Amino acid sequence: MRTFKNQSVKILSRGEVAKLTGVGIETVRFYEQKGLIEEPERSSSGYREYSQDFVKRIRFIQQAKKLGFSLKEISSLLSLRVDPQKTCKDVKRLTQTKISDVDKKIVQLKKIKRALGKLAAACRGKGPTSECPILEALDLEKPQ
Amino acid sequence: MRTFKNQSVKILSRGEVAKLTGVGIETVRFYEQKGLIEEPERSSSGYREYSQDFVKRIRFIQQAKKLGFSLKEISSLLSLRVDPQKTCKDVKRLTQTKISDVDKKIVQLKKIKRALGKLAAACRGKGPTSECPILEALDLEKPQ
DNA sequence: CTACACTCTGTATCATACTACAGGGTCAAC
DNA sequence: GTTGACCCTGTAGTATGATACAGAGTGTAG
Repeated sequence: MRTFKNQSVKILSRGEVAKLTGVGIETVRFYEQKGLIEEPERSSSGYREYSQDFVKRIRFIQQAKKLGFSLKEISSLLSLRVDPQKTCKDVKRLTQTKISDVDKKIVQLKKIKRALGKLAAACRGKGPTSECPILEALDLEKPQ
Repeated sequence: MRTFKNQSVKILSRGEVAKLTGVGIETVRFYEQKGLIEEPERSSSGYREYSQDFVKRIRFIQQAKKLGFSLKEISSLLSLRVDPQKTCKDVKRLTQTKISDVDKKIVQLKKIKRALGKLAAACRGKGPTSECPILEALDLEKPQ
């Protein structure tokens, strides 16, 4: 344990971070190279020393990836903040755009969910005979 | 126009399908090679002849990709149907799994959306000073 | 009847996001 | 003090999802 800003901080090795986040050990270095996580402190022998914050960040990256965000987009999500280069207004505008992107994804997922629900329900009766029931179910959701 | 099952069907060329769906012309062939769309009919000279169904299917593929589904997963979504190889029960189970996957995505997106909302709201006051406000906002949503 | 846009096949190349070495150093246990 | 599990760097290779190109045929407008 080491202290930082009056809080005790457990130092993690790269292997430990990999294990805690479920990514490969090389992926941690890869994300560092790509600027998705900052360069961690180093021990006297050159070993990387990670805090728990790195774990949070990598978990977020993994989650966002599953939601269809590219590493580039994730990077821009993670760097959303008020800094001297940007006014508060800029940040709000940027954030609003991200919220709208996220909303669009939610809407599409809900459509797919409803289509899947219809597909499951269709099993009860004579069953779907269509070539591609999920597309048909989606079409009913959004005619034309 | 040509008729098929008593319905008039506009035949589309590969280029037209590409234009209508917004994908590259080579991508249409790529999806055919990968089995994501079936092999279309051919004209006497060997030209592919697509129906509007192909357009729907490719639009679905594009949408699902934006939601973080791989082509393999999309393929399995598109092939969800009652066929002689599977019982109705099997289809229901498969579909239920997909619905639960979709639900998880929706939940995660909503968390990110709320975090983004907090970030935008934080601008009003003294503004966020954190290294990574979005992660902090997410943490408040789901402590630990 | 030819110019030009389009299609065909096969294959090669590309971007993204990892994943796997090779060749070396570190460190704790025995 | 050496064994084994870890870490370091640099670089090469892989999987996925396209995207480009070469060399050929097609189709139609003028």
